[in-house]
Amino acid sequence: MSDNKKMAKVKKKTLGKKTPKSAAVLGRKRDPKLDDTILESTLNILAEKGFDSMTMDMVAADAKSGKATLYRRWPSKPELVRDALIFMSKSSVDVDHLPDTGSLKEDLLAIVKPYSSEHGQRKIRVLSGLGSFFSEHQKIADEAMQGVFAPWTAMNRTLMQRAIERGEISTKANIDLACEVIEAMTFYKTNFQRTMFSKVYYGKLIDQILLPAIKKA
Amino acid sequence: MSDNKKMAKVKKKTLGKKTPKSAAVLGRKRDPKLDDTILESTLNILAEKGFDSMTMDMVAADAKSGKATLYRRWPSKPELVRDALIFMSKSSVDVDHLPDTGSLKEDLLAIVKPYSSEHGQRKIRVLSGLGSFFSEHQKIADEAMQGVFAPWTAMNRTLMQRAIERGEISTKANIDLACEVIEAMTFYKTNFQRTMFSKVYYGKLIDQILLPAIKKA
DNA sequence: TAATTACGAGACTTTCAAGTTCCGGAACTA
DNA sequence: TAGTTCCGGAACTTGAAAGTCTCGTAATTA
Repeated sequence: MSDNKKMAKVKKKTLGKKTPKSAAVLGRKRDPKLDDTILESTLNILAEKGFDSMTMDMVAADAKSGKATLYRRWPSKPELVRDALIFMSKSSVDVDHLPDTGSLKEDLLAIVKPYSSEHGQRKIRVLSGLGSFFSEHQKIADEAMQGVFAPWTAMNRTLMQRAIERGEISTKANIDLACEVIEAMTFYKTNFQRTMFSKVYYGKLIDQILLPAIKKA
Repeated sequence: MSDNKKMAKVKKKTLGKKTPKSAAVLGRKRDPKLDDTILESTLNILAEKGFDSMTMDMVAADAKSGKATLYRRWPSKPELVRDALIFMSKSSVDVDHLPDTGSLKEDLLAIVKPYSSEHGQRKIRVLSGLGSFFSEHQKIADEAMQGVFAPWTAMNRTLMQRAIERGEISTKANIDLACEVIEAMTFYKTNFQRTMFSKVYYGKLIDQILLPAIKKA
């Protein structure tokens, strides 16, 4: 009855022990590793089926778990998906390991590496099946995409800033717009054209559009 | 019983009059104007609700028609939506009226004009609610988007080709990639950020990214 | 050992919309 | 006028999935 609603993101917990009598820390504990297992299964099904065709039963089955367990931890399907997406992005961008090759192009490309792995392939498929998630659960989807794109864009911005400082590109370059182009092309390729945002293609974009546009005059 | 399946796109009609006896052209005729009325209603509901939340009942009600009438003319919901999208794009790009101002930027911007009208506003809302249409009915959605973007991109390509011919931009410019950037930014802004792809913003993209990238060396 | 809570499994309830069918009436043709 | 087909309206069938509930069992603590 006093089950948790809205957790996995908020979990305020109201630190004060209300009734330190008995019904506080009794019974079997929740397995914390199960959270990650479920999120992984969510990503598997998402990659395979897309948001609409993914059912909670499938996720539960893949996680060798029960539907009740899912709903004990997340209040609804979109919120589960949101957390799965954020979980996914955490393992593919390492904000502490900024490349620094001295060349903006090399720096930008260096970050994309994870996309070529198997895990990166799944990531593409996951993102391309998210159509109805965006249009039906706009608010929650925004939270999710914030967690997915924001780290990458922040890195790109930093790399460009450095390029300005060492005199590689113009001080008047519109960095924000350039970052937006990268983000847009990724989104467009994966969600609309449903093709890989390959390193080769990304290289062309950098060479033939971005660098000429922001190069030192 | 011998009702039409797959029409509004194919309609082969098998020209030969099978049995010119009697059951050929009998009874009340279909009102051809009803097609357009229904497509208009489809766009209204799409703009208001998005693909998932749009029901065939809503469309029928808006068109002051019956659901049976809809299914007499289209075999399914996605196919109705596809034709509505193609219908929409027909009225906003006039391939026979290519601008020719002598400036690539002015030419590119001139085409966008329709987007600022009321009709253009609805167009934005329609496109931004199409998420699940893309991920759930990929094939039909591709046909639709072909009809929506292709004419515009073809125009852009022509305008850029002319700019090359009159020496405004480099002969080595990657025109296809530049067109793809425009398309991607439109898709990204409307489908992901859900903001207007305004003329002001488009102007910035042209001035600060596209033109510098493809300008004559 | 007894009380309590999480667990997997699955039945169950509820909601909702696509697509079908039927009706009375209108429009068309011979 | 008779036969036919389209029309709007509405009832109906069907299917699917979100979310709830129940149950027998396992883990945890006192």
